Order: sequence, then structure tokens, then C-alpha cells
Amino acid sequence: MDKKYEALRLKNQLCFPLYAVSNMITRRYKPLLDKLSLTYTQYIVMMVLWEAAPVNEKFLCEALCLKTNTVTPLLKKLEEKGYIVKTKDKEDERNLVIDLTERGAALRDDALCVPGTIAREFHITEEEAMFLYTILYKMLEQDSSDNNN
Amino acid sequence: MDKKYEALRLKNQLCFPLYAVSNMITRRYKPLLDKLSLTYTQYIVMMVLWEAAPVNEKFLCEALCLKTNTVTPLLKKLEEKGYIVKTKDKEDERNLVIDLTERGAALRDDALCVPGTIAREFHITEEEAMFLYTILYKMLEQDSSDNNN
DNA sequence: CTTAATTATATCGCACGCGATATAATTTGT
DNA sequence: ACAAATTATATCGCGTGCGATATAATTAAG
Repeated sequence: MDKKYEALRLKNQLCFPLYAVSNMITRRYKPLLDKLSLTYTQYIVMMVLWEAAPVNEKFLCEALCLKTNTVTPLLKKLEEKGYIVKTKDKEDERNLVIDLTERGAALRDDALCVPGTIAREFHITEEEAMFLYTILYKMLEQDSSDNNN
Repeated sequence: MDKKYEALRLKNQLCFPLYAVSNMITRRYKPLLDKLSLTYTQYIVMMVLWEAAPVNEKFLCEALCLKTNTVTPLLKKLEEKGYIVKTKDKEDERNLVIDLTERGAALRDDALCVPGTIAREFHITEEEAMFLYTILYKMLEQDSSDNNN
């Protein structure tokens, strides 16, 4: 009789550990990011900007797999903190030009220790990390081809 | 010069694809769970209950790696929908006894198709799924030993 | 050339997650 | 036995995520 419901058991889901690990990661980052006055989501926005600023909002949304209704308020927060500035693109006034302030750019050096600290907390092998990375990106790519985000 | 910031690039993070895939999964579940009037988080609560009801809140929190301040409001919602009932434990009045209503128990059959539908959407091999499952649980176990949740 | 479609961003409302804190019931220490 | 510590649950406030919808700027179509 239990056979019928076997697939519905929490322990037989792949989605649940993904969800739980993702929550766990956010919790792990918090104490580190508190020192930079950043949340986890704000941190990944800053990572994109450190690498590619200036960018528009659409670029950010695609890079982070997030929607505009998540990113717009995030940018407002980062602007309030003085890490970024938003201006309108003269060429096409629909476009937002999002750029780092001096303070936002300087924050990059304070963040340098974060990846290593987090990595050291997860006791998985280099091989496991590589595999995980590969399959997760495979799933993400598949998503963007399935739907038209 | 770029070498210095290599570790801070979004593409070199393991955490980001975990976060993005987790968000993606919630989005994928939504249309299926809408039919059951459940959110993703409510769904995993129900999965625990279908298997183990009656349980107390602490048990739920541990099973789902969530805190009481997330679970308490969830239970209120599920109670309003008529899927669960909450009573006090006569033995120890601190304990909540959370149990399924007839309607909540019946919902299990409507949910039977969900795992298969989701699984079919993710085009990963059985082997990849197994590996993913194993390493994610390894990370979760490590978390509960590192911290004292 | 002007109306319709498209594109980029913003707003609204709802449901999480969680740190911090509070409250009520039970257990422990002396 | 009774004050102090512990345990289970609840409340508050903030920051996401996102579906639905709105708005403003640009482009396409007839």
C-alpha cells in the first residue's frame, strides 16, 4: 500500500535538498555579508557589477535569473547605501545605466575573503564541487531554453 | 590584475547556481501546486504530514530545515484551508499536535502526479540525480553537525 | 505618419525565511 | 518547594521572489 505513495515521500525528492541547501547557504553567508552591509542577493548583484558595470537592469536580471520585480527594489536599496548610481541612458531612455560608486567599487576588496571563507565551510571535495557546478548549470540552461525568459 | 578578483566572479561561485536552481524549482512547481491550492513550502509540509502525522511543530521544523518563525504562519495558512488541525498535547501543553483533516489526507491522491511531472521536466540522467541527491544531503548533514540547530 | 506592438523598468500584493525577541509550560538545581 | 534554566511555540520586522499589471520610450506596420 505504501508503494503507491513512495514517490511523494520527502526523502525521495531531489527538489527538497536543493531548496534546503540553498536556504542553508544564505544563512551561512549572512554573518560575513553583514560586515559589508549586504544581503546575499545584494551581494550577487554587486558581483555582477564589479565585473561588468555599467550595465542595465535587463542584463542584471538575466545574469541572476531574477525578475525585474525582484531587482528593482534591490537596486533602490543599493542606491540608498551609496554603492551604486542609476541614470537614464541618453541613447535610449528606457534603459537604466547602473554603475558603481567609488564606495561600491571599493567594497570589492572587502569582499575578497568571502568566497574562500564560505568554501572552507563546505567540506566537499574539489571533484564533488565540479560535478555539482556542472549539473546545476546544465539544469539552468535547460530552463532558459524550455521557457522564454 | 584580474587574477586578484577571480574568486569573486559570479561564474566561479557554487552558491549561485544552487540559489538559482532552487528559485527555478519553486517556479516550476507553481502551476502544478496551484491546482492543489498549495505553495511549494506548504507542499513539503503536507508531504511530511502525509507520511508522519500527527507530529509536533519541532518535528516539522527539523524535517524541513526551517525555523519556527517560518513554520508557524505556514500552519496557520494550512489550517485556514482546512487541510490540518492544531490541538494542544494533553501530556505536555507546550507541544502542538498537528494532524491532517480528512480533506488534507485526501489531497495526497491529487498530489500523486506531481513528482513524476516535475521529474520529467528535468532532463538529467538517473545517475546525475543520484549524485546530486547524495552530495546535497551530505552538505545538509554537515550543517546540522557544524551548528547546533 | 500615426497607430499598434514591443521593450525596459516600476508598482502592487502575497508568501516565504529568518534574526531577534516574547510567552507559556515543563524541568532542573539546590 | 521554588527560583532558574530549558523547551516549544508565537510575534515582529525586514528583505526577498514572483505573478500580474502599469507606465514610459522606442520600433514596426500599414
